[in-house]
Amino acid sequence: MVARTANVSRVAVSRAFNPHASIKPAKRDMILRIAQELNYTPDRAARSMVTGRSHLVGVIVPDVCSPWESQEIDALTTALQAEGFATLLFKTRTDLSMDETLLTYMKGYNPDSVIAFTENVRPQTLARVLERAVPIYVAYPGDDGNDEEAGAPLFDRLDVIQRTGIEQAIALMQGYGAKRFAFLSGARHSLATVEREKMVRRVLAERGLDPPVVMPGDYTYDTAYRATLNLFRVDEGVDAIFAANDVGAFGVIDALRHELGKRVPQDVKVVGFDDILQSHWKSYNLTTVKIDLVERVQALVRLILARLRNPSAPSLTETIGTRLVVRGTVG
Amino acid sequence: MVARTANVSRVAVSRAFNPHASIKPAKRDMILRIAQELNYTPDRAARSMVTGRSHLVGVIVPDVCSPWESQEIDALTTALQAEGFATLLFKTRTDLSMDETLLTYMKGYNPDSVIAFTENVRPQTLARVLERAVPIYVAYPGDDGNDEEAGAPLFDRLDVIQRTGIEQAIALMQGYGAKRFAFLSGARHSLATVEREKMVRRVLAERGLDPPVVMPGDYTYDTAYRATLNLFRVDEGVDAIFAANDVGAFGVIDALRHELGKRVPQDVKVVGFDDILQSHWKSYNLTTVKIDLVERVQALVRLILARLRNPSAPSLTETIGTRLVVRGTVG
DNA sequence: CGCTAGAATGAACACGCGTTCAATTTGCGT
DNA sequence: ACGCAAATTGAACGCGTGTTCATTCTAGCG
Repeated sequence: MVARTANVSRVAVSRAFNPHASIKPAKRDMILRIAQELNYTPDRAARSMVTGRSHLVGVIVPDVCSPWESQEIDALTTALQAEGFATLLFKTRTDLSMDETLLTYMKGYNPDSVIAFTENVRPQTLARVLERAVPIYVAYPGDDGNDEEAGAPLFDRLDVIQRTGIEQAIALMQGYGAKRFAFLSGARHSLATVEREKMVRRVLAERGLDPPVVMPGDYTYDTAYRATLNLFRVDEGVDAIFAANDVGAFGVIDALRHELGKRVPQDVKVVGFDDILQSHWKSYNLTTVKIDLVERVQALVRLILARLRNPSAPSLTETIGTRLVVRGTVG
Repeated sequence: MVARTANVSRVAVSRAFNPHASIKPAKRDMILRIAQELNYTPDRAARSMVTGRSHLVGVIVPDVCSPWESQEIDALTTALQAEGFATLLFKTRTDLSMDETLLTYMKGYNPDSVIAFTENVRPQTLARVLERAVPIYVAYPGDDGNDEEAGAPLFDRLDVIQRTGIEQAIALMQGYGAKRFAFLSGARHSLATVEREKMVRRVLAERGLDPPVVMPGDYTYDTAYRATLNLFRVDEGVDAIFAANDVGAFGVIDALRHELGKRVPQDVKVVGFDDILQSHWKSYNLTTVKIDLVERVQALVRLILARLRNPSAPSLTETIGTRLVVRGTVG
């Protein structure tokens, strides 16, 4: 290390960079100044070997392009950076098969925590492969996380209460005269879409409406577009479509307007889910169920930090809500 | 290390995981099998200390939410992952002030290379702060990189030939009768927008057309929307708008259609830049100058790998082109 | 001035790995 | 069976840190 050649001992440099260490203030200042002149920074790799903390958070995503995910990554990176962590980004294979290969690969980097935004990896797998890292589970009430077998370990959870926003959306559409509902689903095994469909079904029943026609989707625009064409080829009576995400809602709207000749609030009402930045663009102006991204990400980071601070604490649960943002695609 | 307790010596394990090391095949297989059973993976931090390679590539981005950038990150992460590198993601401050603080912070992680997608950091700064990492410079012909001072070091460059696509776009618009052009700029000091404006100006002149009215933008939808309203409040005669990026073009189109009552191909023609995934959405169906993302990212990765393989090789330059993708916003 | 508690210091160690180098084993030709 | 080169093996070392632990310095009080 160069700082020592310029001045004094070696562990002094270590202490100068660690706030809790005891060192004479004048000495610390001197060392830090010289370190800056020499463009010296403590090596995090070496540091992580002895502290057991890499200050790395692994983030697994199937598709960074998707607006919702990219916005989540953006918020997450900002929040983590503010806490002194760096984001280690990994992509799953496009077929969403979240095999253990990637986890094993990631393990080598020793991330302190891992957030998997792909919803088809069980937290147990995460915990087994990356034993040192802190796994977080993004869940939805009613979903038991598939781990209710006796004695299964519990994980920190982030619960998303979807009911509120869905109720508001259906009430609004019904208020404007909607009678026959369709639901555009998301990726097949996605926890979020399963829960959303279940909830939509329940709320419709409670209000005396028929169960929804289910349109198979995968969160993408193109699939949503085609699913809408298919739907109206068979069934002309649907007058309200609830999409599992905003991008899907865009596909629905464009198919209705530009290919089926339907007017969107008047002939068919459309509601999305997420409230991405694009949803307020005038061409769509989408009414949608909002999940507050900043709130969600802050809760995630809070969970991670708490667990890192006290690895043996009892498992925690954070909860965030949803609410309807009213724009122009309902009435 | 656990693999040794199960069987034999220790450096054998190291060799088992390093393809080039000489070890009896049977022994290697046995060790790898046992390692897998014990869920063992070589520690990259420890490995990087001795090899000097962290297999980390730092990526600096001002805004992950932007479709173009998120798509670039997506492609880059995929390409890097295939080569055994992981993406270390950092966000600059929103004011785009790319201070050295972030670089110093990043230095601690010892990335093997750094790609700064913010266009207001000079490669010299990158090289000075992160001495070990390989800096890459994304440039545009005609731009000299501000480093032509005598004896300045040269960096690996990725040149983007913008002229071809711009010529095609302007020719097409002129062919459909466009006479008065406007140019929606991107972020103020962005190298890309400066070069695009210069080129648009030149091509217009060559074709005997007036210089463009410049609309101040910052790559965002909202600013583009307002800039369009401002433009037509002052000047009703513009019949063709060239936007510095696709998202800006969306803002222009929506302002024209939904607030100014203009029809888009007929009254005003619009062309964008980038060809992001959203550009084929039916509501916009944007004619745009495409930069092939996969091609661009592969060139970047090629530069990084070449430089890493031979740090003292003469500086390299890769070149990629642009071309017009014709859709529905011109004629 | 003398004593003591607390703060500041430095030497030694461990973290998990790749690498060098000398020692040992294997393989092949006679 | 013998010899020699090539392939394989293992002990020791260093990468750059944070952390004991024993030692020295400082300051405060009587």
